[in-house]
Amino acid sequence: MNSFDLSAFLPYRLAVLSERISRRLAQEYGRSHGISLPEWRVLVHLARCKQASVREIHDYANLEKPRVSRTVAKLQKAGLVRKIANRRDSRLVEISLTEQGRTVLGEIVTVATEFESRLVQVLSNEELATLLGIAEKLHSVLDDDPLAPKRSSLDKPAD
Amino acid sequence: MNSFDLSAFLPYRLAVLSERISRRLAQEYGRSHGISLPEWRVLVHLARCKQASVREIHDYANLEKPRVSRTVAKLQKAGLVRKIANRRDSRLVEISLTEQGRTVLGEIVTVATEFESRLVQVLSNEELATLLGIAEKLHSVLDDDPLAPKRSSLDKPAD
DNA sequence: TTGTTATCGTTGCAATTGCAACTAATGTCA
DNA sequence: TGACATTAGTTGCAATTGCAACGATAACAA
Repeated sequence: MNSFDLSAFLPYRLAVLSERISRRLAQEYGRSHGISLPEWRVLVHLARCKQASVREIHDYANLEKPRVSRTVAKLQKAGLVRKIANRRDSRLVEISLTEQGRTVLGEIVTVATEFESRLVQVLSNEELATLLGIAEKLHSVLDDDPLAPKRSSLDKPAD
Repeated sequence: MNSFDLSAFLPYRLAVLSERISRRLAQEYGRSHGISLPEWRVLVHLARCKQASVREIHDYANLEKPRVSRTVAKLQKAGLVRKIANRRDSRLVEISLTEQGRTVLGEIVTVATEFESRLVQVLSNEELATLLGIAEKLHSVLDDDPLAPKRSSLDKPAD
C-alpha cells in the first residue's frame, strides 16, 4: 500500500540538494569571515542597492523582517554595515555597507563565485537554461496557489 | 566591482525554490496531522523498511542522529511509532510504525503525492528527466569535494 | 579474562528560527 | 484638528536546530 519512495519525491530531492549546496557554501564564507547565511544575503543585497531599508531587504532577500533587523544589528556591530535614520521618515533606516563591509564582501563574493563555477561547469549551457526554466515553472505553480508562501520580488523572472 | 547578482546565483535560486516548496508541503501535512518535516521523513522511511534503527533512519533520511532520536520519541508519544529494544544487541532500538501510524501516513502520502503531481504536471517528461540528471551531476561535484557534507545512502543514484 | 575501541542512542546546550506582539512614526479622513 | 488605521523596525518567546558530549553496550585484541 505505502510504497512511497522518499528518494524519488521531488520536494525531498530538491531539499537535499539545495541544503547540501548551501551548507558547503556557508562553510566557505563562514570559516573565512564568520559570516552566516542571512548575513551573506544582506551584504549581497546591499552591494547592489547601495542603500536599503529593513523592509526592502526583507522583500528582496527572502529573509523574515525580524531576521533582517537582527542580522543588520549584528553586521553593524561587526562594522560591516552602517545604519542611518531617514530624515523625512524617521521610521525608516537607511542601511549601507561600510568600507570594511565592501572589502569583506568582495572577498566572499570571489569565493562564492568560484564555488558556483565549480557547480555550473558540470552542466551544459542547455542544461543550465533548462534548469532555470524548470525552476521558473515550478515557481509559477506556487504563484497560483494562494496557500503557498509568496516569493520575493527579486526571485521573479527578469522581464 | 561588486555587481554580484543574488537572484542569478545558483545556490540561492535552489534554496529559495526548495524552501518554498518544502514550506508549502509542510503546511499540508502540518495542518492536517500536526506532522513536522522530520516526522514526515521518519514516517516515510519506516513505511518502506518496516523496521529500522535510529542510525539507519539517520543514514537514509538526511536527519541528524539526535534529531531522529527526538523525533522518534515524539512520534512514539503520539502513538504513531513503536520502539522495541533489540534482543541480541541492546544498544539497538527497533522502530516501526503502529497501525495508527500507518493510517496517518497513508493520508499524508495521499496529500503529498497530489501536491507533487501539481508540480510535476507543468514539466514535460524530458524536463523532469533533465532535472534529475542535473541534480545528480551537481551532487557528484560535491561527492568529489572532501569538505562537502556527505549525502545519505538513499540519495545516491539508483544503480 | 581484561583493557581498549567502537558503536548506539540519548541528553545538554548555545544559537538560530518563525511568529506574534509591541513601540514609534506616518498617513488618512471626518 | 483628532481619531483611527498603516507602516517600519524591534523585541519576546517558544520551538527547532546543530554539534558536542555522555552513558551504556558490544566487539575486539592481548
